Amino acid sequence: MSRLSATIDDVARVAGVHRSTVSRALNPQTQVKLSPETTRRVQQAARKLGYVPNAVARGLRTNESMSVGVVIPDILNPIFPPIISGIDSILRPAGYTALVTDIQGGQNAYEAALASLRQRRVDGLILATAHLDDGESFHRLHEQGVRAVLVNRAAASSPFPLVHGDDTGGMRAALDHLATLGHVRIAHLHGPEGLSTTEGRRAAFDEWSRQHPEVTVTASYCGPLTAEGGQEIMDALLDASTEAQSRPTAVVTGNDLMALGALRSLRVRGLHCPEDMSIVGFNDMPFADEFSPPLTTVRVPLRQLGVESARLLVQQLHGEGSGAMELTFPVTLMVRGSTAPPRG
Amino acid sequence: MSRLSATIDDVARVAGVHRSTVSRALNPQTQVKLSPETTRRVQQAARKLGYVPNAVARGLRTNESMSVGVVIPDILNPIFPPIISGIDSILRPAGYTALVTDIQGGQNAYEAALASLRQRRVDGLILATAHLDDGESFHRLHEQGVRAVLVNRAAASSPFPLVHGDDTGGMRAALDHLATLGHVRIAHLHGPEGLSTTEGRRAAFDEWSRQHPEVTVTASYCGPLTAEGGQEIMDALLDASTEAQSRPTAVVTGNDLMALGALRSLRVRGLHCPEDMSIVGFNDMPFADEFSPPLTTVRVPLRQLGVESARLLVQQLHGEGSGAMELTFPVTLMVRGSTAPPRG
DNA sequence: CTGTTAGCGCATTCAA
DNA sequence: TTGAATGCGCTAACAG
Repeated sequence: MSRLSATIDDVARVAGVHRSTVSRALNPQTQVKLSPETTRRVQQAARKLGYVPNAVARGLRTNESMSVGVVIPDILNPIFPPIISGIDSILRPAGYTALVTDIQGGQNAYEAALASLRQRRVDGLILATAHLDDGESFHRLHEQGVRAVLVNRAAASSPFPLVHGDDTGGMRAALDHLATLGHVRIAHLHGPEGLSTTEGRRAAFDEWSRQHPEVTVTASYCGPLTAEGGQEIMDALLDASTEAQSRPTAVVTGNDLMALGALRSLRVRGLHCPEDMSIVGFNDMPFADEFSPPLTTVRVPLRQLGVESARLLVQQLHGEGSGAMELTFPVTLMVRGSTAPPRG
Repeated sequence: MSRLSATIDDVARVAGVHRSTVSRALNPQTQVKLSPETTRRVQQAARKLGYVPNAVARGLRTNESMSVGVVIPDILNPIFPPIISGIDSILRPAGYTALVTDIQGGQNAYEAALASLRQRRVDGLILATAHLDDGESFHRLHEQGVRAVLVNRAAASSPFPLVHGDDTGGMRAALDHLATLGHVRIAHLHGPEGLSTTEGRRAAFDEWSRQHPEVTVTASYCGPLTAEGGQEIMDALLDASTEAQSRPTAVVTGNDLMALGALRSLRVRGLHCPEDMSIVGFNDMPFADEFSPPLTTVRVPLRQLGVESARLLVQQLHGEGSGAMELTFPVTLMVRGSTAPPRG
């Protein structure tokens, strides 16, 4: 930033003390060991020179960068700002800077992001990426001494703490709601296979349907977790069942963006939600209640997910290590305008 | 991250060369000066040891952190993810890491964020914060050799490049649209005073109204740039004009979140948009077209703002310095469902 | 309570 | 083409 900023030696010279004394005077931890008079003189000199401690040099010496890598799959997905905000609200007061890394493009970008963060010697990692197949890589990271927390995702057997919403309970609540309304043909429009959220929600869907033989699970479609993906697979679903008789009357989508796309698909075809099709989303992303119609969806406490994941990581970094564990937050079905009894 | 990672000396030992040779072999710039055989041996040793270069140590030596501070007022405002995404798409390929800092709480947090970023020795700054009164502080930063770009904001006299949308043109387009529809009583629900976007848009509003004496500008309300703020000041506006006769029939809001709040205010009172009140937002934030009704708003090319600001900063960092300059992007009025001719 | 000494890991200048 | 020496700015032993 400024090439010409004063160093600790400059301050020492002005204050007439040794650099180590300056270091002590400027560090709250060690400050107590100095005479108040010296402390005062040093701080005055520092202010006079506009001294800004060099965190890079300190990091090299202490082997702590006081930074944390936060890896997310897509910053344009509105569920992440609340999560990031929650993370930041814990990290910042604890003295850590979050290095938020959006990996947009998938696995390659993920590897690159990890490499970049390791070069920067982040003290820990908060991973919100959802690829299920990196369970093995987690163990490798763990063996290398990496501190990490996984958020908004599950994992087969994770050596790191897990923080996520109760996907199973959420899916059950959604399906119970639809069944109570009288729906007997329900589809699940889920996200890409291999994502932990996809698999977890789909497993819950399958389990529920086994327990409710009176309800026909007509189909399960798969697409990207975006509005475009949701629109495409709702199109496909509508195309597949030409006779309205056999068509599902309700769907649960993999997330709210997909639900949004499904709404668009209906609109384009002149169909109406909830009259022609009930839709339940997942997450309760910001503004889901402003859609037309307001989206019935499973609310996940996103900000809280962020807060707790950061808290767990800071604990690890402080050596109050909580190793493998799972923190599951209850979710709430928000019943709004996109669900209603089936027509007829 | 991993406490026990190999150093350049470890690699040197395994490869049977000196550390400086390792440094050269691993740096594309200096690699040419080595024999291919040596380069190969070093790289092989590095791979074998799982060597990860230490960016902290390099930063101390080179006085470059290869990081850039990105300061934003509120990550929960949906206009920022696209901007951040645009920034990242330039910074990352150029080798820089974005340190995104959300200052939520205003001026104190802003100062703290700047201090933190300076300690980390970021190479440059992208500022999306909008306080108008820090024009002076910009000059101070500039004199200290700080490299920076201001995005999504104007400034009285900035020593740094400015990248923003054409607020004046956007406001004019919005008002022309409303006038064409037949509105003759229009209000501007703007954001907090002292924000550059507030002042710019308000000035354009005032100028337009001077040129259109046939249109009554009944009032100008001020509140925070949030949905809650928008709802409050729409409430106030409706309370103030009890007789529907004198009430404005259309409003332009400071941003889309305020427009959203205004919509809620109407809904709570049993009024309808656009029948009882036309609303024009500003920015075209993600999902503004999904509101009920879909929001007529001024589209600002948010992602592009991010891209260009990052490009300008990287130029500065490469010494291809473009100093003070202003990059104004054209905006587009997106006419959707929230505007219509006034009733009667 | 304060000074001395040492070295974190790397890039770079100067020799050879 | 490679090796040797130096120091970026800081904190942490260890003395005194």
